Amino acid sequence: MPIIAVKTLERLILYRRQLLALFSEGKRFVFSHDLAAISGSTSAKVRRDLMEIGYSGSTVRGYEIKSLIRSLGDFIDASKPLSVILVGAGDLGKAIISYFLERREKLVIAAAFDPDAGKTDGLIRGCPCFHTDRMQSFIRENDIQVAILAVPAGEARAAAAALAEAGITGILNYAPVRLELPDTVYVENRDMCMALEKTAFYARASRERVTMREGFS
Amino acid sequence: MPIIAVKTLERLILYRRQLLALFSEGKRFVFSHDLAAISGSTSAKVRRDLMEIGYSGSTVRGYEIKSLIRSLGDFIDASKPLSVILVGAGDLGKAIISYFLERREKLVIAAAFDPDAGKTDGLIRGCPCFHTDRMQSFIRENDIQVAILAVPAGEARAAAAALAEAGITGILNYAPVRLELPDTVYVENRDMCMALEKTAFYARASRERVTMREGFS
DNA sequence: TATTGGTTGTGATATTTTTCACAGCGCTAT
DNA sequence: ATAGCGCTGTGAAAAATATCACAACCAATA
Repeated sequence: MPIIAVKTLERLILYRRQLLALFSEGKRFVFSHDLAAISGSTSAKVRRDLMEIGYSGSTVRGYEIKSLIRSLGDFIDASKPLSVILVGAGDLGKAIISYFLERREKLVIAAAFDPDAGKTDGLIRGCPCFHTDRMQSFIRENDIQVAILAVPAGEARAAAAALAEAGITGILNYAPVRLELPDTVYVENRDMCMALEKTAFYARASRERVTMREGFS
Repeated sequence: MPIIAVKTLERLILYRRQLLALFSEGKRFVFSHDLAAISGSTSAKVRRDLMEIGYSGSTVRGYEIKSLIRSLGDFIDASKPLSVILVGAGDLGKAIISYFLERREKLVIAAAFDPDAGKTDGLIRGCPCFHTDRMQSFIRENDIQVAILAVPAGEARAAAAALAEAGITGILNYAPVRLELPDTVYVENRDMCMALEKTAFYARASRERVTMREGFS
């Protein structure tokens, strides 16, 4: 497994998305500055990032989109498609399922789990949903590595502990709770509250900047 | 408006949440290393971060939680409670509404907007929901600065443009689309797909690390 | 064939962020 | 008193990340 900066990885993922869009528009080659522009990056960063994964372009035509997408995939994805599970089938859980059903990535939601008996053992938005009791055995039987945690804050810690115990190595956590898990488990926190507070902060900063600018003119 | 590193701001927001939890448990003082432990940070970072906002603790008792929460609030929040709007009332929109109804922050979702006539002009999870046609006038009349964008990918760009035109200065974007807007608008992207790919990548790295370790033993 | 123009890949440099490490402080205990 | 302890605040060093800037390249054109 290569060592890579977190920020670089995020950008690589983004580049791939933008490249897929370009490719479906019929584009075949792209220059670093174009890719930078549509990804909110800079050309130097793009070139460095691609250097990290050992990809080379041509000085004349730039990067060949198709092969670059492949190289990015080789780097980012596992060799086999990856099954993930979803824990929590409330509004957010449903949103996540719908979101990933549309997409044809190498990532598939294999099943959802929810403690609410009313929802269980059925299909939610086309995804099989079981009672939480079955979660650990499902993980073990299907060798699941990654889980999306979309349960209420109060249930998050217990659910995460169960996931870790069953052998999960990555959790995408939407609950506004800090999970304390052994460092064999990678946790990515996506807290809406934090995101909104951050946005509000910068919105304020942005407005003040504009106001100030007007003051000078 | 103070200049502050993005990462520092994120940590400050996190500290506040953890401090609120500690306070409600009855704790009154906290040391930098305790706050670090529950926030996934380090004591040196905590001290630096609090230095940034000019907060001082005592060498003997540490930081007084109550006053620190207040200082953090003064720094992070606007002086008045902030109204935000939600664009898109699908599964994700509903999840966001429920999520923020529970919370008693200085951030309130004033209204939701959706182009689907069937859902509109009613209450969704207790939040008033109107037709998208009314969005721009609502923003102007209520001086809304911040919007949460939770529409399908195909609609995101148009919606964002409308928001920017109406004077929004901050967008929390859940659509998997790069928004191109004037730099007077701050955009915070929260792309689920990217988050999941990232988690999967590190889950794989984590598993390989463990496997390797076992190989040595 | 020579020149031009626009790009890549990458050393070198600059900037940002984190960590180290310790002086100085105030309480406690002797 | 005063010695000792464990903390904070912060200069200074280190590490991580981003930017600069340019040699090398190659197609197109003269």
